[in-house]
Amino acid sequence: MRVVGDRVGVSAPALYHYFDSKDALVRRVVEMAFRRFGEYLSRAADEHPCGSLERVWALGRAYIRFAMENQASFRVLFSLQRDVPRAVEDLPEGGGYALLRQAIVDAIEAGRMRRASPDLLAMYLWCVAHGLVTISLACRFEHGEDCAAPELPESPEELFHAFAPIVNSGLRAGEEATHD
Amino acid sequence: MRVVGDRVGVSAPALYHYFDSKDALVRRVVEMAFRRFGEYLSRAADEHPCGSLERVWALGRAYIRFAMENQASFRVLFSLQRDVPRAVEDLPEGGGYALLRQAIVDAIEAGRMRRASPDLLAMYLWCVAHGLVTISLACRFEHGEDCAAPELPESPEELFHAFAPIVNSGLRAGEEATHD
DNA sequence: TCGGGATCTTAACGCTGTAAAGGTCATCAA
DNA sequence: TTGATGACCTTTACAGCGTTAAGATCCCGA
Repeated sequence: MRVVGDRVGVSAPALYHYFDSKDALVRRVVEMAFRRFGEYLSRAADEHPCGSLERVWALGRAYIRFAMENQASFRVLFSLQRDVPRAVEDLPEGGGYALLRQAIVDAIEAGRMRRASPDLLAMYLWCVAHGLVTISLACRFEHGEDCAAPELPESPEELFHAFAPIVNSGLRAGEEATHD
Repeated sequence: MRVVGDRVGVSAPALYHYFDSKDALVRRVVEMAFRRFGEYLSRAADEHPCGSLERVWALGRAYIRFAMENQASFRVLFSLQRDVPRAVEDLPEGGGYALLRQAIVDAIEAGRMRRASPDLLAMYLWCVAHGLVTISLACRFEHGEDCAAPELPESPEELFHAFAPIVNSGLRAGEEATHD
């Protein structure tokens, strides 16, 4: 708080005139970050027609781009350190979930995606993108000859792109249940 | 540190006889958690024959089960708060990556999985499982009538199981590149 | 019997977030 | 014009944190 106060030119206790606590201040910052996050997503979606698979992919790419370009924000947004998990509905912009879900609904209706539950598909895509990002932020990979995964692309964006064949097979395949 | 000291019956500064800093103590705890994590994975793998798709799935399930049964550990293991990302190779048990990769190599050789880069496939599966877990830990979903995603299973384990058709299509499909 | 290391203590330091008390100034009613 | 009010800021202080410093106790080998 003292540092924040310095940055804006007041003493630390003065900040308590505007925020109840440090937590409240952080929450405010997070809220602003979520709004920027939502803009990333909607701008990405707007560039592709409703019902297209490309629109869904663009959302994934935007998700990853936001996380990489706003790492500090992203860490706070989806921090695992919070006491109680955040309710998705309470997020500004619905956390982008509604946007993704609708893009999927449209793609299904357009026949570009398998007729599965939109929520299931949305959750699946969210998991792929979110996992990719959180792993990238939490772990470091040595790229080179003698390393764990030499063939992998270095950047999360490229890695996401490399997933495309695998993921698309899942999204477009028929409806047969192939487990067990 | 004072609380930890109380728990083990000494004063806080006494802990500094055994650990250089609080961070060093936490690192030690994390290391122990990773070892337990490795046990979860190898026990799961041992229950299924090499080369089977089931073995790969079992690793995913074990990943999720560990995260859910050891939430505090998992939060620390893959915390996004650390200054510098953790090198995967430095992890005890290689963070389980080597185990997953080998299971995939075997499955490919046995013809149960598409002939793609094992690292790519491993990374993909890791992302799905990790994303699923981190989202579950960070966000809360209201399940019921008027909610964001009413059709989704409640537990991460069930959700992972529900992903099976989608994921399997990607893992088993032919080698054609279907992007763009 | 003595010295030294292992193990512990208490006291204290500098850092946090935050409460309490009070100062200054613009605004507005009497 | 005056006095009150509220917005906005200050300094001071407190309890908590991780950590250091200094010293006490005890065990063990020479």
